[in-house]
Amino acid sequence: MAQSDTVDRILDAAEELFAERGFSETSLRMITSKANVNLAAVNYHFGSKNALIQAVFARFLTPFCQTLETAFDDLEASCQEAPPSLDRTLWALTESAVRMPQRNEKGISIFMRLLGLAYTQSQGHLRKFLEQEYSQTFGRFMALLKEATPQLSAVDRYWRIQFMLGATAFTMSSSDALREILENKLGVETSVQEIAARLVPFLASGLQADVAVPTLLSKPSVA
Amino acid sequence: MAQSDTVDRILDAAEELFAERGFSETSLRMITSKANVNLAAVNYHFGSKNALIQAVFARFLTPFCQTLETAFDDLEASCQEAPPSLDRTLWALTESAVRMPQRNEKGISIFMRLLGLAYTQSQGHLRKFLEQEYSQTFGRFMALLKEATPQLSAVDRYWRIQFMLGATAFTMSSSDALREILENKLGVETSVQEIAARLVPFLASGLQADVAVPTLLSKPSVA
DNA sequence: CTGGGTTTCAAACGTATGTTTCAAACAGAC
DNA sequence: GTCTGTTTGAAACATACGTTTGAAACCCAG
Repeated sequence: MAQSDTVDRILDAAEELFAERGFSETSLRMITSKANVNLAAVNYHFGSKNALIQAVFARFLTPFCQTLETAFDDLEASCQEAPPSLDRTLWALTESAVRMPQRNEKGISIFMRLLGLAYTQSQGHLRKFLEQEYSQTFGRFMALLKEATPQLSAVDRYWRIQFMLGATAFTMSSSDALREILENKLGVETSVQEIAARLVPFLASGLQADVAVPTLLSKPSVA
Repeated sequence: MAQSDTVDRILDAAEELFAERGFSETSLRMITSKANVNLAAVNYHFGSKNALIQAVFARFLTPFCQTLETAFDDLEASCQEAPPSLDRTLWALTESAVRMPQRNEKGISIFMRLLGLAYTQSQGHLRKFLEQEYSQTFGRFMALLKEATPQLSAVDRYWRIQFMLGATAFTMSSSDALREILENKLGVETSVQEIAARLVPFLASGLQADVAVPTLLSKPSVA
């Protein structure tokens, strides 16, 4: 009980605080006092704050990537020869995220927000860690997107994938706040699954939009 | 020369460092040594680090919002009665950003990255400051979007605007890193203007996508 | 029991941060 | 030139951080 309990409590507290406040803005003392463990426990069990950050990501990203690989296997098996459609590829991703076993009701929200932070905050060690641990699954997803959008140039596809990641990470990372605003303003309640259901057609449509005309900086003509 | 020189040098250095590293990761000592001014000058001229952050934003956001208001005036004047189209509304925004007088070649890039950081990093004081200073212009933009997409329900529009904000803020906040990755991978260089030119059709297409079918959580049928 | 490896704990360490202090340098008006 | 308010400068302040230490507490095989 002893060891695993302390380690998990640290990971739980760190995960939530990182998602709320970012990495640099979260001190080890905040984490350990929220987790009700001694300050030295982090360095004892993880070695350093950076190693703790990586451990937080590994705990949810490793099972997620396994789920995702399975979903991609099913996807490719279900449509022999022909490449999977864009819609079905995106759905495989969102379903894998939504269906992940959650530690609490905030699970999916924290999950998304952490992914967004990994991109946004320029933590060199984190980027290196994620790249060497999970680049395979990410590359597979990119390859599926490539097959599903053969009409796009590599550069167009690259940027549009970044736009998709941005819309997803940003929305999901603050989905609690956004849901609350919407309920206050329009009296409508929305589940994370419904947000995902609204997000997918938005992303698919954006990814497949006609590419812009080459006059990149001129206003569209008035008429 | 004395006062204004010191103030501007601090603002220049702070702007660049904030854009590169974020707010918490940039110390006053980094700023003052880059600006070649005494450490105490920041607190003397601005009062605090938070006030400096707000001053950095005010310096570029105030003229930008004036430019934007003018662009919206022109837009509404050029199409009497009928509401401006979505494309033209989005272009008015991006053009105002791109056409801003730049202090150097990195100007627009820094501008975008700072806006992204304002969203991403949870600086309570900044959000409050931006809201009470610039909410009017922002609200006008939202109203234009509403008129340009009458076919959307209020709820659909609400979420899709969040998706647009997310894609924009996220991409812009890490645009330098993304550009670098793309150059290493495909050997292509991209200007911020080109990113914006790619982003607009993506956003417009996503915002106008058909709304999803009500079977929100079921996989699309295989056939 | 007892002994040895593991885990916890309070305390301290060294460093970096934002901020303050107060004397010196400077500016322009008289 | 002298005085007054403003700006700079070097130094120190208090605080918070990540990390380390060494002794106590704990656990469990022998």
